[in-house]
Amino acid sequence: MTSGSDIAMALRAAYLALHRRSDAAFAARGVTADQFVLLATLARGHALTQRELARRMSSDPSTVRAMLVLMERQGLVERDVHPTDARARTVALTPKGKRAFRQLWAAGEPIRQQMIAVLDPDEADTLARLLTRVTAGLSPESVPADSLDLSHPPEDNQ
Amino acid sequence: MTSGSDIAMALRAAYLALHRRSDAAFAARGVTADQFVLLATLARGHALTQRELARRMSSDPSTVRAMLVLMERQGLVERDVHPTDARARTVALTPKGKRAFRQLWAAGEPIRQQMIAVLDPDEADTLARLLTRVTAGLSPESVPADSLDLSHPPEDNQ
DNA sequence: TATTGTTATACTCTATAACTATA
DNA sequence: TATAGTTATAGAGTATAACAATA
Repeated sequence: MTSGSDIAMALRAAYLALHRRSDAAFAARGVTADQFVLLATLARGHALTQRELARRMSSDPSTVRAMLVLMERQGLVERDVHPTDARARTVALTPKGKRAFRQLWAAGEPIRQQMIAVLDPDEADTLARLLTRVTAGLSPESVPADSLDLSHPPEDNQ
Repeated sequence: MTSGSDIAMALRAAYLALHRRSDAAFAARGVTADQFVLLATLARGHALTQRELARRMSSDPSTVRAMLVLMERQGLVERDVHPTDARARTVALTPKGKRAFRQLWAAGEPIRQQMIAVLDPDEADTLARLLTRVTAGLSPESVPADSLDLSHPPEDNQ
């Protein structure tokens, strides 16, 4: 029987494995796994505000800003004033950023391949669906029906 | 149809949601989500070497050492020389660490509840199984059959 | 020779709080 | 009043490489 703790640890192991493989694959080009996610998010829908960018990449506006400062210095992204909202700034890939992203996408392909190779197409669907549901379940808004805590930590099996 | 990229982003979203909720739940007690994982790993099987501890928590010996230094300062863990291997050190929870862990476990229970609440028992099993398989697939050893990269980044849907 | 752990070092990511400017 | 972003600040986690001690 699978506990919440089991899910949590399995999730952690999978994510960190992915993150390490990605960092290693992108390091030669001076880009981190998280920066790749930012680039990929911009490539899918650019001219995003920083806030929207943060939301789409499951990050934080303040974190994203720190990343953008670094990546702007590398010439990968550029920020402009928003056309209709003078408070906001839009973020987009520069031509160099687009080229870099295409190369990084290729560099990451073996990783995505390895990940998908161990899953049937319907299993991949299932995994994505369950992960999405878990994410939604973890959102701070979705408060659970009050539940008495009768559980205890797992035994010490020294 | 679910791509490797979809899985990667879903994994990221779920893990970061879990991590943030955990950090928030434990912050009042001055412990981070990652430190909680370390404590939980020790509680399950203490007197681990630092290396084994790092392996079980999907981390790195050097990272674990940095964490242990911080946590030793808080009096949560203690390190002793290994009984049979003079190179190694064993790590264990102190009495204070055990108490802290029990409280943290309770503090994290609502999060685990919320996560498990959105899944049927068989779905939880499936999720854990698929995540484990993905993790194994991502291990650097498991090299994929050579695959030609015919893919291209997702279209810009501005 | 290989392995465990330490040390030094550096950098990214993370996030809060106070602030400015604009909606 | 609420929102977008900036700034200052702080800290955690991450990891590599050189090293010492031991297996």
